[in-house]
Amino acid sequence: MEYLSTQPYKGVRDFYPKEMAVQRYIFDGWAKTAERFGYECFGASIFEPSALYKAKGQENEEMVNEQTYTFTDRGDREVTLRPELTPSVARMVAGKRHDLHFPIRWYSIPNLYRYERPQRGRLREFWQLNADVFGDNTIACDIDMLVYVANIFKDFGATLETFVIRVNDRGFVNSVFDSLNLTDEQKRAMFLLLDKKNKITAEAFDAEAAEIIGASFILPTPPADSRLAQTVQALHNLGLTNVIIDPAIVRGFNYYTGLVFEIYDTNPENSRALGGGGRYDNLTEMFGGEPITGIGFGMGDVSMVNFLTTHNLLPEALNSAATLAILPLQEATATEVIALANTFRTTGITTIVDATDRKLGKKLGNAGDDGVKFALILGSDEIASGVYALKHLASGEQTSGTAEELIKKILS
RNA sequence: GCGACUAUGGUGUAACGGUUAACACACAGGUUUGUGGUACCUGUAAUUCGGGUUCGAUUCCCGGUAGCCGCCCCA
Repeated sequence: MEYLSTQPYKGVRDFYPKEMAVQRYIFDGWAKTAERFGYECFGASIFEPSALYKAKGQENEEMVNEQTYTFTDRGDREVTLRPELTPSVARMVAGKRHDLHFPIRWYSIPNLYRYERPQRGRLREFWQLNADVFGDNTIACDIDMLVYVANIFKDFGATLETFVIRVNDRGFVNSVFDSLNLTDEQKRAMFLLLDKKNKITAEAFDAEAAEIIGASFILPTPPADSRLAQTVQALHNLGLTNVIIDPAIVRGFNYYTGLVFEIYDTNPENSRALGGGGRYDNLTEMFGGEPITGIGFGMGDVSMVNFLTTHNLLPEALNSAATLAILPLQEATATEVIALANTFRTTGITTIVDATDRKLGKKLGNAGDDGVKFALILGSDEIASGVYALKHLASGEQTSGTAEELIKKILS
C-alpha cells in the first residue's frame, strides 16, 4: 500500500512538545501583560459567514475570494475560516452594545487562516494576539495602547534597542491629501505608495508620487500641537524613546482613521512587521446603530518566535518534563506502582511511571535526557520497607527515605 | 498569482551515468535482566513523485509536489 506523508499540511505547523512549550511561553506572556493592563480575555469561533469579510466593498470581496479558506457548508451557507479577528470582535461588541459598559478592553489569542504563499514570518495558519479598546477616543487611550504594546516586549526581556514602534496619523495624512484636493482614487494610490516608501528609493518615490498627483509631493511634518506629535512626546516623556513618527506607516487602506502604528525588529533579519494597529471611528458600522470608536492592535506568533529567537530571549529551560519518574522492577505490581505515583502526585509533584520492561539503565538514561529531575526505583525491598531510594538525575546523587521525606526533599 | 534556489534514512551530511548508495548523530537491542548519560557490538531506516534521454538514471532533461527566499498582497 502507499503510505501517507508525515508532513503537515502546507503552511501549517505541528507543535511537538518542544515547540508547544515555546508557544505556551509566548501565549502566557501575552496574556499576563494584557491582563495587567486591564484587558479581559474573550473568544470566538473560527467559522464566520463570508459576508462578514466581504461587507466592505469590492476589494474585500476579492481578498476573501483569493486569500481565505472559504467553502459552502451542507446547508448552502458560505463560510470562511476567519483571516482576522477584528470583524468578529466588532460583531460581538455590536451585538451586546446595550449590555456593555464602555470603554471596554478585550484581548484574545485566536488562530487565523489565510490562503497565502508561506514564507519567513508568514504561514497559512498562525496565532495572533489581538487587543482592542472600544468607546474611548482620548489621546490618553492612544498613549496607553502604545505603552501596553511596548510592555509586551519589555515583559519578554526585550530592551528598547531591539524594537521600534513607528507611528503615524492617518487622519493627518488624509487632511494633507484633502488640502491638495486629491480624488479618492489618488488618495488610495498615495496610501499604497506611502506603504512601500521604505522599500523603494527616494527617487522612485518622488517619481511615482508625481505621476499620481501631477505635482511634486512633500509630506509635511505634523505640527507640535497635533495629536500625533503630542502622543509621541508623551511616550518619550514616559521613557519610550523608541517610538518614532514614520510617514510610511499607513496600514493599507482599511478602517483606520487616526493613529496607526507598526512594531519592527531593529535586526534587519526580521524585516516583516511584528505587529501593528490603529484607531478607528466606527468599526461596527456594518451592524448599524451608533458609531463605536476604538483602537486595536494585533501581533503574530510566527514573527514573535523569530524576534525572541533572534535576540536570544527564549528561556533555555522551556520543557514540560516531569519532576519524578518512578521506575518499577518486574516484581512490583501495577497497583503498588500507581499507588506510590499518586502519593507524589497529590502533593503537586509531576510524576510519570515507566513500567516497560526495558533495561533499567535505558530508562534512567532516557529520563535524564528528557529533563526529568528525579528517579525512584521501585522493587520488592522498597515496597516491603517503605523506604525508597531517590536519585537526582543531573548529579547522580542518591538519597533514601520514606515517601513523606522524599516529597519534602523534592519540593524544597 | 509571479520568479529564484533546493529536494538522499528520523536529523545533518557524502558519493557516483554502472556491483550491495557511504558517514555521523538519533532511535531500538545487546555486552551488564537493581542504577543512565563513557566504551564496544548488532539492528531499523533514504535517493520527493511522474514522464523523457540512455544498454543502464539517485545522477542529465521536462513537468508535478514540497521546502525556502523574494515579488504581489498583508484585512
